[in-house]
Amino acid sequence: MPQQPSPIKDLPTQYHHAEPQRRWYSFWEEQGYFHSEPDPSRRPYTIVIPPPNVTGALHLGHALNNSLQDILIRSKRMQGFNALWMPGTDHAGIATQAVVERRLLQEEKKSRHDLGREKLVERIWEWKNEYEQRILGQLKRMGCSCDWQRTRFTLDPVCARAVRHTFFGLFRDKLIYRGKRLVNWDTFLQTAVSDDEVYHEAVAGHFWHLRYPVIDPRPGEPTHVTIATTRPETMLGDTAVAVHPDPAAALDAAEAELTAKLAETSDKDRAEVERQLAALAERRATVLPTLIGLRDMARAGRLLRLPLVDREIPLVADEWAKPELGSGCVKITPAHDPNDYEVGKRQNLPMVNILNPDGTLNGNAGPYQGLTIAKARERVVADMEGLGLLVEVEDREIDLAHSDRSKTPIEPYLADQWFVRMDRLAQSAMDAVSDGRIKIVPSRYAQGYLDWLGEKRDWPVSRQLWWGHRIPVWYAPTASEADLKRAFADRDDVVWQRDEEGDRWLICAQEEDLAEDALPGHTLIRDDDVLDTWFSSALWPHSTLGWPEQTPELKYYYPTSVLVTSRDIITLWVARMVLTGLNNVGDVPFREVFIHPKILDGYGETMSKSKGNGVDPLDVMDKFGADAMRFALAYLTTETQDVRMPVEFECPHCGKLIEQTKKNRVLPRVKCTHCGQEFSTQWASKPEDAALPRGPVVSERFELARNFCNKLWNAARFTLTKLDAYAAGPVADSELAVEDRWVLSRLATVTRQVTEALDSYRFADAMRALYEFAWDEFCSFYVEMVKGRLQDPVQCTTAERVLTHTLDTLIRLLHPAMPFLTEEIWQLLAVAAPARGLDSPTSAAASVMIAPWPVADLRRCDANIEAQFTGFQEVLRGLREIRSRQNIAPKTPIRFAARCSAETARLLEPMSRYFESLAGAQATVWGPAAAPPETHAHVSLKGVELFVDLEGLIDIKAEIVRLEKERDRLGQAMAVKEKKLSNASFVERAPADVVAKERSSLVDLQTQLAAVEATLAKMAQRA
RNA sequence: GGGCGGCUAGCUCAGUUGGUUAGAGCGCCAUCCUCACACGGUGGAAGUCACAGGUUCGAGUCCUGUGCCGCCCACCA
Repeated sequence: MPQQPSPIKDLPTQYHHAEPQRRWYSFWEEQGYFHSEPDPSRRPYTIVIPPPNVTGALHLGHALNNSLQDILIRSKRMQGFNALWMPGTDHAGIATQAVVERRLLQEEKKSRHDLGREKLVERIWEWKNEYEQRILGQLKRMGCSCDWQRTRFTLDPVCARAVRHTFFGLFRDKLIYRGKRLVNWDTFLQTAVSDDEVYHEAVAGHFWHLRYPVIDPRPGEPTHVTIATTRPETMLGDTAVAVHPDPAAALDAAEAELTAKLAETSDKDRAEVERQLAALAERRATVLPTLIGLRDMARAGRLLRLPLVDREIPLVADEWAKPELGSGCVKITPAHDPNDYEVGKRQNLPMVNILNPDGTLNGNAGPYQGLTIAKARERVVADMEGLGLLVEVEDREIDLAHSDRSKTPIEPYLADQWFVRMDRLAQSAMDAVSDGRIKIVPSRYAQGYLDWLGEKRDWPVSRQLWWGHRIPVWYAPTASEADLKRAFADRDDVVWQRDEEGDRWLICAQEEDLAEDALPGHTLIRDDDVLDTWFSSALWPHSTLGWPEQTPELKYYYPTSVLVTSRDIITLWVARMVLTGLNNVGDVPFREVFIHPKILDGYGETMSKSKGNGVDPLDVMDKFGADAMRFALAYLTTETQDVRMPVEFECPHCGKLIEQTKKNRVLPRVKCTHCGQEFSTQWASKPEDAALPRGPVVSERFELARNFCNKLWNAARFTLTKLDAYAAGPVADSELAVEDRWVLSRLATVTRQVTEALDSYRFADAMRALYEFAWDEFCSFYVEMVKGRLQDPVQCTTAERVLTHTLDTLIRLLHPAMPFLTEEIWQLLAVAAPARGLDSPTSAAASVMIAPWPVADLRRCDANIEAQFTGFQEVLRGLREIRSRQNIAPKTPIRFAARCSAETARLLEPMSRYFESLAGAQATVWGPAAAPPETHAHVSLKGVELFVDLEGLIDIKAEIVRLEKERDRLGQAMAVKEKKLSNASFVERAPADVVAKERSSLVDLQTQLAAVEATLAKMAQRA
């Protein structure tokens, strides 16, 4: 057994989280509770962690993601499943390399080329080792019950083998190919990036209108063609100018569309559409004839002269040119624009690449060679102006593509890349969701998944990086197929394909690298590129289980039970896991996908370190404890998209919270608004700032959960102090007091609610049910009511047993969300009450972690007792209200009469002693005949009129004011009901029970009003 | 341009299939250090449920439209 906490008598009145967290986490690890082995006699429950990037530390989003997974894993483990939570981290190719490269540049003023491939990769491994440890440590501090023995890394040998086999299989099946394509080029990192790694940002720019001369214009023909562009330097790569093949028809189509729109447009927007229609008519008159002329010239094969580089380019007819826009003509730069690229392919145009990988212009740019894009733009514009070919410059806002990683503008760039063919794979992944083999929760996210996959765009998987899985392909530029057959005929782990664009053989090796001299007479050269990070992440659910080996783990744990993630990687990651899983293993990777909310700051902005509004889970855990953090996050996990979390600085001097504003969140030092002292923030760089104590960024949204932890702690502490003479034993129903039956009824309901909520990922519902039961029912009522019996030598035995059992069950239900606190209480309880339970007590498990999940004992659900309690609680509230509004000290006893039906009296009279203990109020009489004392305060409740004897206590004025208010309120309520009941159609059409309910509640209101008026009359006499 | 989510008390959010007088936490006011808990107890004030129509005996809840906030996808010579 681990070191025991303090003796029960010395337990502090506040729960201190730090020490139990350390103590119990190592206890669980030592006991091997986190470890799972395949066991066909038990049902598996498996989750693979979304592997955090080794780029940096975990943020609050990770905390949420992993809290939810641990809640699921821990509850399923308690439910008897063989639960495996597979942990690990992701090498995050481009992100990690970018971080390390940036640091290299800052600290040593070196580029990756100064260091070389091998050295750089070494540096990144060092970084990885450091951050991986940090990340895993954070997960442990959170209490995550991962099977650490199985920890994987996307670049480790097991995962690498899966990557090689996957690539090999796709290559062999012709689902992977190499080709020249226009890609998003990051000129800073000098790699292609996928569309998903690109974001758009509006920047101020210009729209330049340029003229290209027509070669040998015939009479009647224009001498120039006008085009417009936001990127004038790309004209150096132009290989055509396009005009629509049937401009008149295109204008007709545009007009028809606008007319259709006009029909269904509201009056407000009509003017705008009408304006557009007028503009269109104008164009028909002015521009259309020119366009028709140009179209005819294009058909005749007429040429233009591309200025500056003096190249002849054709005028082509292509539908990409929209006659309703600009001049109606468009320049075509196939090598540097995605749309132009398509036009180029359609029209068989040459593709002139004018860029070097570093973003400078190459030899194709003629005199502009060597310039950066920005410089070239200036020069091109100036030179065109010099030639009199610049018509106009407009200011314009441009949505410019940026690389997510380097934050530099993306250039469309023609490069050789590897692609995965998506048609068949994407379809298989779509089918899995459409036919229900995979269920996405909430279901609305399925649409985006299907839409994205439906595009079936090939997946560019090569990256010109050094950190990642290197593509297992070798080139043999001089070899013939006969050479290949000779060398590899007896090897089924080598396959080859013709690379049409490169005019050479591509050789793929399944597992072992090919040596340079593996092909006699030729030197093999390996592809330099590495694979997109998502390629290895896509394999995560099966690679971590040992695929391609048919391991017992793969057979037992796959498909996994659920994937828990956030919505931004549904396409990037979830979809790709599905298609590789189906392709490699032949089955879906998980049965369900749960998409949880995103956490935003108080302004609705995403949290990030670069904004200064990021909350570090470690700071939250330091201040509030891991349990409070986990509970709070789960409590916030509703079905909505986002969760707002106002963020505060915590003053290190006085401990108070200071609201974080957009202003102060970027300051290096902040002055506390409470104590006036200053503290430093993450921006502190100057020594005088850094020397100040650091003020962590936290959020008061965790206070609710922290307070809840404390409440539970104290409820447990109370229970423990009452168990000196505890003896386990069966409890007969006949021994149960009213409050016992009530709390057991509620407990059964809550057990059922929590179990169902967790099963359907309604985390917030589960947490709310637990919070409300624990605080409002168990603590506020049950514990208060049982106090008396605990002091009675006869009644205490049953009371202790029920109290202990209820706490025990509650603790088990709370354990998945609050592992540390519940274990601390569980172990304390083990000392005071080692055997627990009602029907047949058994000795408790060695840890709450492995204790069985409570089963709702529906026999104990008792609607009558719950109704009785509702009445009781109402009377109690009424008595307390009178005490409060009459300003009667809590210790001053009061007496009251309760006028009610005989039936109600039968229910409530037996509870008289609780009115004494909980409200210091003694009942004098119950029933229909109860008469108000001479001087009394009155409160009317549903079915009960309370009269509190106030002889010598009353504050008449206060009472009159209160009663008048009450009279008005009742009057209004009655008016509403009377109106409703006098409405014939309501009485006729509403269900009979609803009408009956309305009638009886009107009677109640009448009774109440009569009593209020009677009291009021009496008061008026005395006033 | 297409799609998704949100708009309920000062703040952050619940509100199940339409059905009594719309709830919680924080904050606020009053009061109490009552022998588990002041990270607590008790009581209180505070809401034309974004707006406009409609369906219905009855709408925070269903339908249509509008506005604002946020997100995603596509496109922008």
